[in-house]
Amino acid sequence: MERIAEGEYAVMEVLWERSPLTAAEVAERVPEQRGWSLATVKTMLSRLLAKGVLAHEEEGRRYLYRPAIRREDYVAEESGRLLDRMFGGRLTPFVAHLAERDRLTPADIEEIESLLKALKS
Amino acid sequence: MERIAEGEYAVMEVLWERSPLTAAEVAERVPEQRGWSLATVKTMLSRLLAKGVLAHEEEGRRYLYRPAIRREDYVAEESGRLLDRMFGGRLTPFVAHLAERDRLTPADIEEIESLLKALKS
DNA sequence: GACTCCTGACTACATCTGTAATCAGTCTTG
DNA sequence: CAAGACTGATTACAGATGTAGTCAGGAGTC
Repeated sequence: MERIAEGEYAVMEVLWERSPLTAAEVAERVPEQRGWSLATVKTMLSRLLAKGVLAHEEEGRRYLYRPAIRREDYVAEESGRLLDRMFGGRLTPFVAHLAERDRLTPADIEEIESLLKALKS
Repeated sequence: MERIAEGEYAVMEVLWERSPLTAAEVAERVPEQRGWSLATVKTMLSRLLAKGVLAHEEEGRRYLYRPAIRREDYVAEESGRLLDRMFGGRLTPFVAHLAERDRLTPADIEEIESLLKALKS
């Protein structure tokens, strides 16, 4: 699966949220902070099409875009990549790391414990 | 903190592992698979210096390079970024996700449970 | 039918990245 | 001291990325 750049990812998010959409509709939904022009969004869409991670169907003289890959799968790949790179692929050091950096509240801990308990049964 | 590119990261790893080192020593230690020439490593070192994530001291007519940021901090930033982007900053969905993708073995689960138990006390 | 609007296609351009080669100066070694 | 060996600095160049502008063709409007 082709790599998706940071900015392109924002476009994917829009389409994973809701699709199919026209280019103009995507542009409307891209987060404000990006401050992208319609032209920019169109460029992103073309590149994503070229990468094969978007598909399009013609509707009159324009396209309706939709994701060609599942968010789930993409996210799996990216998180795996990070885990491999920074934690030798092991989750435990990652959790330990987050805990140390105070990114884990007691509520989080409870929640994860329940999740793990469920996984065991 | 400036972003570190994928390839540059490989150089940082070498220096986090052991430092200070000369350019030639870094080149020797960069993983084989990269197949980088000494010239390439030197380019990386310059760029990392420019980004302020490496420091150097002169030793005779050459430099000894050492990290200017802690691995710990960089890793924290990158993992936080991924978590924010893909899981709304929440760890639980991330763990759930990994479990579903079979990246969590029973042994992992045990290990994390112990870790969490330790965190609570 | 002429004019305007919207759309994808194509082009533009600076920056970042991967991957070097070259160059000028300094050390070493005969 | 002359010849090499090494070093950082500078330059090169293609592909990816962020961020658009322009253009040709069809659709709708008067």
